[in-house]
Amino acid sequence: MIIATWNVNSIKVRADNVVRWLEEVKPDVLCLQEIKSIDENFPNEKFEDLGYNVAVHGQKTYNGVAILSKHPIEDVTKGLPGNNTDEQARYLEAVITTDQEVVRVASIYLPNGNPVESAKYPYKLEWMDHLIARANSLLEFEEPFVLAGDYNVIPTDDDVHNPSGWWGDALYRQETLDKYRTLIELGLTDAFRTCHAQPHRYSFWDYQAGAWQKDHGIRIDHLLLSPQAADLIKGADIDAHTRGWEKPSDHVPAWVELNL
DNA sequence: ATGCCGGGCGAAGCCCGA
Repeated sequence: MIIATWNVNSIKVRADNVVRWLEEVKPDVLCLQEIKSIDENFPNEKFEDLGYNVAVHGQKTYNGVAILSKHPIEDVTKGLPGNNTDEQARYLEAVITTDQEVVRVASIYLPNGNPVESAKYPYKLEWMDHLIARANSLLEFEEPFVLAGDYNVIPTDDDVHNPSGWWGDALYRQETLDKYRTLIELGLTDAFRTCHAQPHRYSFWDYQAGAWQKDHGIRIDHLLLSPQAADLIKGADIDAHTRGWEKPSDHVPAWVELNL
C-alpha cells in the first residue's frame, strides 16, 4: 500500500497535475494540503473517476486538507482533537480499511509560523503541542498509523541547501526542533529518512529566484509512522520531478510503501 | 531581496506562503 502526501497550493489550479501523478504512481492514499477550497468546490469527480474516495476539510481562501483513497474512508475526524477553537482547516484524520488491514491516516498542514516575533509563531508551537498530544493518544492503540503532511519543519542540516541562511526561521530554529523532537521521540519514524541516508533531498523549492533550477530546496513534507507501521515499511521516496511540470506546486509528493 | 513568484479575491492591489 502506497500512502502519499502533497501540498498542492490550490486544488483548483493543481487538479490536473494531481490526476497526472495519480495515474503515474497509483497510490492507495494521497493526503493533500493547502487546497484553498471549501468542501463544496473541491473537484471530487476528477478523483472519483479514477476510483478514489474523497474526504475534505476545506476552508475559503486559505489552508484546507483532504484525503483521497482507493479504499473505503471511515471514521473521519475534521480538526485536531483537543484543539476545538482552531479556525484554520489544517488536520483531517480517517481510518482506511482494506479487505485485510486497517491503517489510520492523517493529512496535516502544520502552521508556517513566520514571522517568529508575530502571534503566528506561538500559534505554530501550540498547534505542535496538540499534534504531540494526538500522536500520544493514537500510540496507545498500538496500531499502524501514518501522520502525513506539510510539517513546515526542517529536521536537520541535511534537509536544507543553506543551513546557516535558514537558521532562525520559524521552520528551522531551536524551539521548533525541540517540539519536533518531542513528537518523534514518542516513537515515530520519518519514512523517507529511514529509507535514505543521502543528504539534500528536498520536497519544496520556492517559486522565486530560480530555487528549483539551483536546487535550493528544503525537506519539510514528512510521513511519520507509528511503530506498527514502521515495521511494514517497504520503501519511501520524494517525487521531485513534478516540480518541473507546467504550473507546478512549490511542493512535490512524498510517499511511503507499506507491506499492507 | 523580512516576497524576486504564485494563488485567492475580485477586478487594483493587498494578504499570504516558506
